[in-house]
Amino acid sequence: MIQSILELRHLRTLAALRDSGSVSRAAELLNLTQSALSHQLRLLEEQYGAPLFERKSVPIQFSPAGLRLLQLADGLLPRVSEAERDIARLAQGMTGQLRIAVECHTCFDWLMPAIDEFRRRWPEVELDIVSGFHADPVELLRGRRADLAIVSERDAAEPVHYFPLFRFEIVALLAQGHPLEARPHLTPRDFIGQTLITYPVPDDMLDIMRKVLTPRGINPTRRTAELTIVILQLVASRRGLAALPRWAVQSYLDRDYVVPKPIGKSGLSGELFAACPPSLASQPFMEDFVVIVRESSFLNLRGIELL
Amino acid sequence: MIQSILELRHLRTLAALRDSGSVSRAAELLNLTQSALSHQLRLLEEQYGAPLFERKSVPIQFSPAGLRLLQLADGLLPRVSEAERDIARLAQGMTGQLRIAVECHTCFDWLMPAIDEFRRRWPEVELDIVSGFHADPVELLRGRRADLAIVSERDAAEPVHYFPLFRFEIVALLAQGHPLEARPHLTPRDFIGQTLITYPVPDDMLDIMRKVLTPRGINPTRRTAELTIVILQLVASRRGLAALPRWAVQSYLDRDYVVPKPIGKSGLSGELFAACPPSLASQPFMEDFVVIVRESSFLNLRGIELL
DNA sequence: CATTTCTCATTAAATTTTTTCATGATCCAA
DNA sequence: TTGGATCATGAAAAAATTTAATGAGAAATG
Repeated sequence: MIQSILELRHLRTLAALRDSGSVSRAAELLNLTQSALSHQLRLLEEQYGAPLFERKSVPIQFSPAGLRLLQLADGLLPRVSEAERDIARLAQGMTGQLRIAVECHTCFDWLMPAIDEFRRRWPEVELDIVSGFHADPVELLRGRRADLAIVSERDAAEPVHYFPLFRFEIVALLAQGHPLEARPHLTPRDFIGQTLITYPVPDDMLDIMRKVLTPRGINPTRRTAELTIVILQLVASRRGLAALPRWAVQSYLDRDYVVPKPIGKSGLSGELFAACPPSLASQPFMEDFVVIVRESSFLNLRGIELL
Repeated sequence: MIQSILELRHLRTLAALRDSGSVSRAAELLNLTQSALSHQLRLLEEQYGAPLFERKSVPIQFSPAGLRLLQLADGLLPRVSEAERDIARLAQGMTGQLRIAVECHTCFDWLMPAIDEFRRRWPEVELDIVSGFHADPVELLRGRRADLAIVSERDAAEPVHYFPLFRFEIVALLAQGHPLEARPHLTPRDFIGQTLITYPVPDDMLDIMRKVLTPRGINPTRRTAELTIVILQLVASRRGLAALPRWAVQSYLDRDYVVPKPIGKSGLSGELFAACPPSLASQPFMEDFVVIVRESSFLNLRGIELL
């Protein structure tokens, strides 16, 4: 007798498949390997004796059977998370606070949608953004003035729990027709004699300085601007170079407003982590926040890689 | 990071737990061991950090968290089966027919509720009951005049697929104050010189004759009646003994209308199977029919044991 | 047009999860 | 208190899921 092998796992896979458009990306979203999903999907298709989707198209196309399961997933999964949140509340009086400290200027791009979703899911949790930018957000955690900090480096010495978020490429940005435009990528030396346009923050909060230029003793002329759009405007007007996350400027690149160049032969990558005091790390709403951030970033930002 | 371990399996367990009232019975309903469920439930309770139900009460009492999950199960499981039936229809033009042949008089007691549920789930399947009682229902299968037969014995020689349904006790029924009433159980010899009241069918369709009396050359005087209630009326009026499934007469026993006695030291048990042509055995609606019969019987008939 | 890259499938192996088996504890009723 | 029923638990077995490694095919790139 054939038992129903369908589990929520499969529905989660189908939903991720649709949201991400391909098996490999869905695997990344689910923290599994592509192979695992491939097996999972094959088993499902065997069980139902019907294909669930068309692999040879981007994004993949679902078959009628696949669509029906997807419809099921959409009906079920939100109710599952809702129930689990209810139970978390039942088990432990779930009315905490979440004060978020942000060190990185551009982070608000992806943080805001995540925060909106979080508010929807955890209405009882008091949510705040610790205003201003902080040189050492982890200090705020230790002093219990924030509950979660978005940081770009782990410090193993700190008594803090780090949730990995994602990795992304930092690209150098040049004006159209800039002398360096022909290069396949920029080397650290290419920055000598250039003006570097950055946010007004200390050097060690800028990956380009901390990881690339400072170690080699290179210290270009600096100019700062608060807003990404202003930095780009300055680059386009040939006032200098900038180095920013690719996802932060993707829409400008699409319009050829400025020209991106990899930094170093294999590119420069930045990482982001959510840091929180160990005592809060296993709070359901804290874990859920991280999940939301990862999901919404993965779906909204092009070219990032989940950690 | 704690991933949600909740799967449909767990919800099915919770629902079975409520429907059956105890962990062991739920295990039987799900074709698992009591131990498996015990582990499963412990893991769930660990995950949520809250008990799901109160074990030391019959039937078990659900905790708020348990109730919340149960509510989820009730919302989800019907939609899952519905979706799976839709997919079965999509995959294979799912408009078959199901003609049921029944050899056993009392079977209609449990068959009717199951058939009602089946009609609800598979409206396209044409459902019929092959009228009258048939000495050899498997013959009807072979001649393609029926698609499914309820039988009480497997015949390995037949080219037929048997789905086991359940096992039950056949008890002898005596009038109040009958000379044999004091006995803890009846032996085959006790039937010598008695009148045996049965349905009007051949001996080898009566378990009491086929398994107990005929092998020992005992052949009591016979009297027949079509209806269970008539048989019981005759027993109560001291016209003889009967031997019937306990579940078929439970309500009369509850009212002390007649007195039940085990047949033989360890009781006489009967079994029921659903037989169908091998070609139909893996049709989704056929499998589902068997599932429905097993579930509804288990929940409605007291003292049966699923096979 | 060759080459590289990306994506998915497939096999075998590793790992994890689930289930069973065997047994013990507890409770209830006779 | 004994027997019967129910549930818990630890260890072993079985099953499932997942990963690793690799190959095949399509699409993109030069």
